Amino acid sequence: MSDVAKEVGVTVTAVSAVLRGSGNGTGNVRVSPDTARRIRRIASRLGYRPNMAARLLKGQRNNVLGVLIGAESTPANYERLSALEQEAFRRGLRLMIGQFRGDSERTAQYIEDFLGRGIEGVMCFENPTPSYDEHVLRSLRRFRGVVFQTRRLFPGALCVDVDRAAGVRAAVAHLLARGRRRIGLLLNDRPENDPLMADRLAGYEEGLVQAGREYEGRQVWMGPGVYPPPPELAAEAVGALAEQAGVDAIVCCNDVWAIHLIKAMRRLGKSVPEDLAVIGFDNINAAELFDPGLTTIDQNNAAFAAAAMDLLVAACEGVAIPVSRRTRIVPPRLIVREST
Amino acid sequence: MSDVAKEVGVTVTAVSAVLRGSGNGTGNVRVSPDTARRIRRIASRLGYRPNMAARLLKGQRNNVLGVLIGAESTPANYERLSALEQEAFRRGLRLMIGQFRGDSERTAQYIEDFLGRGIEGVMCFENPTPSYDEHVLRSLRRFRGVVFQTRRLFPGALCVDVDRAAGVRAAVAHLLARGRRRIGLLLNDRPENDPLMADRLAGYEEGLVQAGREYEGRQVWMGPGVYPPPPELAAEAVGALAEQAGVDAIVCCNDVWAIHLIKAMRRLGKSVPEDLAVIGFDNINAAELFDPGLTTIDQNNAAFAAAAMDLLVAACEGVAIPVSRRTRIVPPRLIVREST
DNA sequence: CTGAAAGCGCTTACAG
DNA sequence: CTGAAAGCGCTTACAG
Repeated sequence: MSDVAKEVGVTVTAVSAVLRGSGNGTGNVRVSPDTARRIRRIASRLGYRPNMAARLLKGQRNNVLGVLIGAESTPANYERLSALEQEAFRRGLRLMIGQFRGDSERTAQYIEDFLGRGIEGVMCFENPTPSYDEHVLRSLRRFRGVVFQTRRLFPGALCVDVDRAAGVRAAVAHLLARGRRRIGLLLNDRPENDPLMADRLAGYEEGLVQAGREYEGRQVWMGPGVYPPPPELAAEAVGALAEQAGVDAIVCCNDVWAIHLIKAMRRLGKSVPEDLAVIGFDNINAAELFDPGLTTIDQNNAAFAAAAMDLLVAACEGVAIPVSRRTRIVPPRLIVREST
Repeated sequence: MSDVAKEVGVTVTAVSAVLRGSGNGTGNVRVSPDTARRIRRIASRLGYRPNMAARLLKGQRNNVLGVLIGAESTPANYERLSALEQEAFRRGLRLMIGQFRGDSERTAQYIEDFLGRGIEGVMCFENPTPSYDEHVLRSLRRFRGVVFQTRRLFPGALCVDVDRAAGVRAAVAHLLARGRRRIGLLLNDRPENDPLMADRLAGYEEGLVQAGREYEGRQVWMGPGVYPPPPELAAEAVGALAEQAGVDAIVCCNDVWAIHLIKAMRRLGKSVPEDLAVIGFDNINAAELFDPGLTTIDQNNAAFAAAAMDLLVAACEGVAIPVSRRTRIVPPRLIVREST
């Protein structure tokens, strides 16, 4: 910077004021438009690039957010990460990534490292059944902002969640509109063990109530919480719902279950969607490749990323967020393919 | 740090020497083991955390690597990113991510930002047919190390590649071992248009030669470079290879093509693997979910990540890498499932 | 409108 | 073995 100042014939004060971009507005340093232009020209000719370390040291914002993601995370989380990066870039922010590996001491070490680098906010992409312990939670509180997905991990924490109940409601409505009358719901676990399943069950029942007398009875199959499901389990679900209860459509708790269900149907010589309509949840990459293409609920990563960034940026800037606004709910979208 | 020094009753010099970790070895600053212990204890009690910005400013290494990844990248690249992060963490390095968006000016801006943050090395996850222009390439050269995947983008550049020919050789050998005798190859494009296809063709022909007289003729179908393939194109490939040429096995250039091929077979009332064995390439997430589970070539991301990190770290440390070592070849692995 | 100077938190010769 | 001091590249009051 002093090279530029020397070349132009001014002090670093002027160069700093101009190149900070906020230009001649902040502080009481004012540079004439002409000088400003010369400074910019010389700076670019000399290939000047601001040193972030020096700026940081002077207390400037880092504009880097941390992302913590489970190492055994599903591809879905990485797609969400991609959406988050796009949103961050739009706002002039950068992302540094770290992975959880179950070992809470190493996770805490990662967090310390982020703090030492001046990172003020962190997005946690973690499974809804977290392995965070007290050590990690205490470290996390040292950031100015931490956003979780699915559910907040301590009182007052920030969170972005997808409206799973709305997704299942939309699925039920879609099936009824296609003429299905006996609609089953497949859950991976009992609702009392897994709140994510409870959300789906609620959406299912709301969907049936909204439909009035158009449907014929409630048919819910609940797995033992084993995921991914072994073939026998998928066969059992098909037996219970399609054969015994005689449903003509099944809403599944996720795409992988839906795919296993369709496989089990095929083993029985039945076809989807003719004999049974099937809907998944997640819109994983495989959903459109599968045969038949899987109708499913997309988690709307773009909306998720925007909501998460809003929260994170507000928190990092010290904006007080009222309790009622600390959990943002993102609407999912129904993607119709061939399985319904 | 000065707080710690005051508390212990020494100068920052001593504190710095101890906390730098390299401890009392470097420089000529020596601290007695006892003082060192006290410094460490007080530092942790005070919750001292080194300020990376200050260290950076004094010319210390940043230990952050950049990753540039295409925004429309396949999930496969994100799985590779995950492997790279694990490898980086093992070596005490952090990853900052950025996405290409086709707009070379914005990409160059990202690169400048990385440089300003003291990032010395960058891994480029980009499609093999790159949209880099001169502007971007010039910026990239300013890093101490840049590693590309698939092929190096300028003379002398560092690169990690997967041995595609070896993958296809292994696929051919596997099919012959299973008793298949007429093995076809499906390419998305002509080898002269796409070097990645040329590699596969070479592996196929080597595989047949190695097999001696065990096989019956060369059967290659080449697509018009349209990806992903529309159903008609998949049907055309099946017609040419399975019906006209009468092959009993097909090695596909990637998993998505393999999946479309299997769908086209099913439309004809034929079954896989009974009527035709099919092998993919990539081992995408959908491969194991598909029905039948897809036999495929895995790209071996762990080995890829290790090789990329070796190159990147060496380059950033200024180690001279002989030309013959600038491209690292990673062996792929055959994953056998139900489609063969 | 512009300049001179302090200081962010470290590391590192250099001097005891 | 330990201390005093310079300086990395910026920003920002403060003084002209």
